[in-house]
Amino acid sequence: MLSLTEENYLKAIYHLSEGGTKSVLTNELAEAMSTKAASVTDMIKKLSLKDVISYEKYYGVNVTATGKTEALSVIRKHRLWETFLVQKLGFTWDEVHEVAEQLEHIRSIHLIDKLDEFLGFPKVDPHGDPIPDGKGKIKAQPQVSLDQLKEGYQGTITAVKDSDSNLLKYLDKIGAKPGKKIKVTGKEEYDESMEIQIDEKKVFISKDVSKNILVTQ
Amino acid sequence: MLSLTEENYLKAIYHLSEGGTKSVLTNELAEAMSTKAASVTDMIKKLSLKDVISYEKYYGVNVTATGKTEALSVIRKHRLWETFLVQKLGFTWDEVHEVAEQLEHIRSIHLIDKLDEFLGFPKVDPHGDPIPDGKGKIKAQPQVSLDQLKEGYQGTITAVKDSDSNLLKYLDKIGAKPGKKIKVTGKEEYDESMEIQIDEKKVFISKDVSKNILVTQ
DNA sequence: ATTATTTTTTAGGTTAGTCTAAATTTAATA
DNA sequence: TATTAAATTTAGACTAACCTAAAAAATAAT
Repeated sequence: MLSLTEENYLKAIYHLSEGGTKSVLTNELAEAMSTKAASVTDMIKKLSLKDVISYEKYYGVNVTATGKTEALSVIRKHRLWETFLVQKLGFTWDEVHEVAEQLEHIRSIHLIDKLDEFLGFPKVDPHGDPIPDGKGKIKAQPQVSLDQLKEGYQGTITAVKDSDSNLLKYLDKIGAKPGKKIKVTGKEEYDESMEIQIDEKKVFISKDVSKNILVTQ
Repeated sequence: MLSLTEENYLKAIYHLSEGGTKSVLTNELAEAMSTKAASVTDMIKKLSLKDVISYEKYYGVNVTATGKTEALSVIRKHRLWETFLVQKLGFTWDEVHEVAEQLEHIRSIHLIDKLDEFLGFPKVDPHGDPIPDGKGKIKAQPQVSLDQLKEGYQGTITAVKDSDSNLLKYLDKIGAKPGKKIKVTGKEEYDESMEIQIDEKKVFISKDVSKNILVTQ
């Protein structure tokens, strides 16, 4: 069984590996965990002994099948709790993350299944990210980042990549919530900024912002 | 700020001291925490440095005013979560304790206040124990243990002292839930067992059981 | 009141997770 | 290709929370 800290490392590795598709380097993991490379080396040795990652010295780590299941279980809990906080307790979109980081480590399958039921078996969390089911399966949603959309095209916001609180507040202000339709009404090729339309309102956003918004078409 | 372990020690001390009214000895605390006396000595030194308990070598510990506030804050969280688990997620009475032991350590005042509101500001938890308010005040309920009731007298169950799962299951089976009225229909003085009536049903219980049931008259 | 027993504390050691500083390996550059 | 730079690992040390075994203090018993 994984400790709280091990769970956090594994989750970070899973995310950095983009769902287990690429390997993760020591330094990027250290950065993500706000810790030092030496500490990361210690930890990945432990995780590798527990067979949730595979590790080749100097060449980074990869998530194993077991590790992927474990990571998705933590992610499932995180996203169900976020949904609970927003839907039932009236948290705003940008307040949930920190608390969900703690709640995701509560150990009880019974609890999480009951919570799932209480929430009506939601498919996505308040950020629009898909919630894995009890067996670790995710309903795949083909999605692209907004900056890839051409002028005139539209999509529905499904998620926001970055969980930076300032970005979330900004998006909230311009009405860019998951579920909302976005239309690209103009595009400047030289800096890749764009004008978008949400509801009836038109807003100008830079590529820094648009690349963090995910949409389905 | 207290660590998770420190919070657990403090809570145990608070309970063993019966709300801060008597001092707690090293060995009883070791017993309660399922640990060794030496470990307890280490910990009470730490807690005493943090001013949540006062400690005199060889003569046990006492909860300070600060410590009482801290302990009540943890107890508030525990009891609100237990209420949530039973009322909203449909946990049975005897399933809640273990999970609430984990949930009580989640750090967020915002969360616990919102939860309180969501539950409709309950005054007691599913075991009938009073829930402290945000300032650590408890609405005092004068209560006695059932074994002190004389034949012919009756009371309303408010709480169960022991949280032993087998006891809780047994009480559930005979219908002895908080809120239920109990009448003492017979009493054997030599072993202090008694016959009680819950609803229309009569049951025989030993002193071991009756001393764990708290009632208000 | 001296001895025996129980309780508590001290001393020294372990593991998890972290750190700094030094050593090693890989990658980049001249 | 030899050298420099960057990334990674090792070595050794720290704190929190635990342990066992031995020492010390308080309590009980003769």
